[in-house]
Amino acid sequence: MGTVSKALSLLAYFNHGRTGIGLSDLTRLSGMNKATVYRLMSELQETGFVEQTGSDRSYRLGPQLLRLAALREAAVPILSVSRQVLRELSDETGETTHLSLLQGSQLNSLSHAYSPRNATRVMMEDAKVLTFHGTSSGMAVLAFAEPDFAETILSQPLEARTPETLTDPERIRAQLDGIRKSGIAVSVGGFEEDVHSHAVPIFDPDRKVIGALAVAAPASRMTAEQKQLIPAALRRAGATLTYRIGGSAPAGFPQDETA
Amino acid sequence: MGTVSKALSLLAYFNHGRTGIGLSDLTRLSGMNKATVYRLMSELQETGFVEQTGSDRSYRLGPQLLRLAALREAAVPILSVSRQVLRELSDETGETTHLSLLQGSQLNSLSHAYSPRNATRVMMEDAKVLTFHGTSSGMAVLAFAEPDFAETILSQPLEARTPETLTDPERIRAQLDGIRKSGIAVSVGGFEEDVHSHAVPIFDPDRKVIGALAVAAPASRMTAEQKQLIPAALRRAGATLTYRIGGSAPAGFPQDETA
DNA sequence: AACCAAAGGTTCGCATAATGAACCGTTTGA
DNA sequence: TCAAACGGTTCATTATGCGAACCTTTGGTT
Repeated sequence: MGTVSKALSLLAYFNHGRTGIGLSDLTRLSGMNKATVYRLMSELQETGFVEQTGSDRSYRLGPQLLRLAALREAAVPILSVSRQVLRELSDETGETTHLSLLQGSQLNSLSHAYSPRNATRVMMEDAKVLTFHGTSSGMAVLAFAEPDFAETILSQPLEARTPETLTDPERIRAQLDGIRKSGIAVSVGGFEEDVHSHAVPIFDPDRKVIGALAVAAPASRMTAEQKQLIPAALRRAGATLTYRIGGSAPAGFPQDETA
Repeated sequence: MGTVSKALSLLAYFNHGRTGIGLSDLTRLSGMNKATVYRLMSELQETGFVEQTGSDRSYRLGPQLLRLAALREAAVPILSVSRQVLRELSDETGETTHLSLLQGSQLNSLSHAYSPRNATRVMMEDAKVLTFHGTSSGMAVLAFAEPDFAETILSQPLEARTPETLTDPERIRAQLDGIRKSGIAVSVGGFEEDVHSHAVPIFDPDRKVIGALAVAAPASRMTAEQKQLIPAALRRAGATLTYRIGGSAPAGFPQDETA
């Protein structure tokens, strides 16, 4: 691993639960030498990718990221485009909707919308890591990713987040086959208990899957009517989003024209 | 300059006008060796900071930035907090408002809001670089930054973007004194012609200036009434924003209680 | 107030990892 | 049809990053 990768890998230790990390903690987390971590962080600081807080001297992610993310959005406006799609889909279904994108071999939630219709909602946080197994978004992505990629993911140990999480690779493969046929993934309580969610894959101009659009509802609200309405609305919204970002579904992606 | 800084400095060549850059262009722009640029970009690509488009093989900013920016926002929610403040300020003034943040020694526009009240508006783009001289935001920041910082900026050649741009360091220093007294900066056509803008500084918990909040209006709409209303509303909004992000104005910052 | 432990930060000889001139194979367009 | 420009690769040279050990500061305990 080159020096640059090493430095950037340090940024991966930041998350919602740990927004500030001191030098020693970062040394322990990364397993690198303290002097190395110090030098790398100093360089990241010079370039504004991290900053040190005035109070203690712990590091946190820096403002330069905001600028670069805004430029990324200007070049590839997935998030800005998705916001409208998410809002409309939330309005239509009365439930929480979210978009997750594939980044390397990791799936991250990146944008979401709530519906004001119901007092109880599934809550979402942006920049959270989603597992592939056990989330409808993850399954939707896996089903349409390169077969090698799916196999790599399934060959790793699969943790059960809830008693409902499916962890047997063989049964997951069977589900993926079903998703490839239907074009939509369903998960009941596989990531958070009592959450029933649907997801469809999103494709880029090269017809590669880049993420998933999902609707998450409290299981108690999934009436027969909602079980009809949500998948139909979600398919339409997914097709719209893929289209708006200039993408296209791969040959063989099920076109559900019954909706 | 270390390898990490070198790699990250390559990202600085991306901007609104140039969202995709090929290997050879990047080599020319950076003045580095082609093999070096190639290796650095390969590492940035591995970590998702850039990606290569399928069509030509040019690089563009990568999706990892979205994730990290979202985490930065989770830690320091300046943008999300500002959005509400910007919207309210736009509603109140009927004009375009924007927030810019200091990143290193560069001031960048990062968030904005329009008012639907008028058909003609000052248009804004996020992630644009603002000059310090000639923009009200830049002057507001300079006036309350460390004196060394202001002097460093003023000692560099100051480009005149319009005939109205003030480029004489001595006259700029005089203006800065005035801004320190009044707590608000005004610029008429210094960055874009026919744009009249006001700006106030925003402070962090260490009472350091981190950026500026601004209202930009077509010069033709700046009636005597607006010249009263806008500064008053802007001062209130600036104080609110500084407060909401946990910041405080430094001792001696003019508290305009006449509003 | 004396002590200790753990924090952030620094030093310096050594060896690894970055460098760049020159070199491929492809693509493009004159 | 051919040359120029592209992305990508090689390999000897050496600059650069590395880590054990060492400071200095900080905050809590006795």
